[in-house]
Amino acid sequence: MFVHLNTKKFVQQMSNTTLKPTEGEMEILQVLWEKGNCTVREVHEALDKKDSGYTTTLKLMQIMHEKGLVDRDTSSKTHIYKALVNKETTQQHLVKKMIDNVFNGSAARLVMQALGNKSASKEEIDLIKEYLDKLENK
Amino acid sequence: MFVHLNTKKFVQQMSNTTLKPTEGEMEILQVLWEKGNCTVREVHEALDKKDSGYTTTLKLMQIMHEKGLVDRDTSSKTHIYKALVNKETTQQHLVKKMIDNVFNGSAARLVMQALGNKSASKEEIDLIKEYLDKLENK
DNA sequence: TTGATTATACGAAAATGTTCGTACATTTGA
DNA sequence: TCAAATGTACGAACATTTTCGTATAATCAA
Repeated sequence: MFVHLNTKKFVQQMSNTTLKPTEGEMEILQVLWEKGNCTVREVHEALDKKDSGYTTTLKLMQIMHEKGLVDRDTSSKTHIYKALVNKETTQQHLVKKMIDNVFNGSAARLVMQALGNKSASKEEIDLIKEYLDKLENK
Repeated sequence: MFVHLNTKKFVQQMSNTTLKPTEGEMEILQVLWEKGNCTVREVHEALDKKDSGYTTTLKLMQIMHEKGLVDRDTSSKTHIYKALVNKETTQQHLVKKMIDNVFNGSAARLVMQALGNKSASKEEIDLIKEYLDKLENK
């Protein structure tokens, strides 16, 4: 049973597709994480993409369903989608990837780059300090 | 002069290609940033990719040259490559992109995700605190 | 009821990235 | 000297992602 799937190729593909959403897929996931259940139209409008059409978003979400990134309720004509992958797990995986691929394995360098150059506001920096203190007291 | 290049398409392409290197290109850039000037072979061996051949690395670096990501000295048979794009600028751009695309615009969330889940060591956390203090005293 | 609107499904093209085979030139060493 | 090794150039195949056109079904409103 399932023996034909138990290959290196398959394993690699699964980790790629479920753990590493594409850029377009991430945009959609963000909407779904934020809003919960959505129709395709809701997602499409939330994205506010003037450059691409409705069917593009639809197709993307259909592919995400094939990949197991989202679930959908097809009991009524207008399908309702929701994210199947966990937000934190997904983010964690992408961050880890970036640390390796862009910052040579150093989380600290990534953090400093994120904090520098006015990417982070005063409030955010305070948030981080708070977080660091919590980390320290463990 | 150059009028034929002054299009939306071109502008978009330039910012994409020079500011957003692909995954494979990033691996090569990391080697070049670290080692300075390199031959294709040096890069290829530094990458230690058992899964792809020498000509793949070569081709990739040739494409990077076309895109303006690297410069090269072709005065001798064995060409010498060096990074043309700035390390910090490139990292900054990719981080910004990830903050938008994965963390809904919040740098703080990215930072916490990077620091959590044992991606960061004790030493790194200390480094970051130091950095935050410096930021604060500005 | 019936035409306009709103959905999904799906194939196919376009764009991009990665990989390799092969041709050909230069260098090297026995 | 000349064969092996090493290098570049380049086209082509493949894989993946994004985009859209079109067919078709369901819903809605006048």
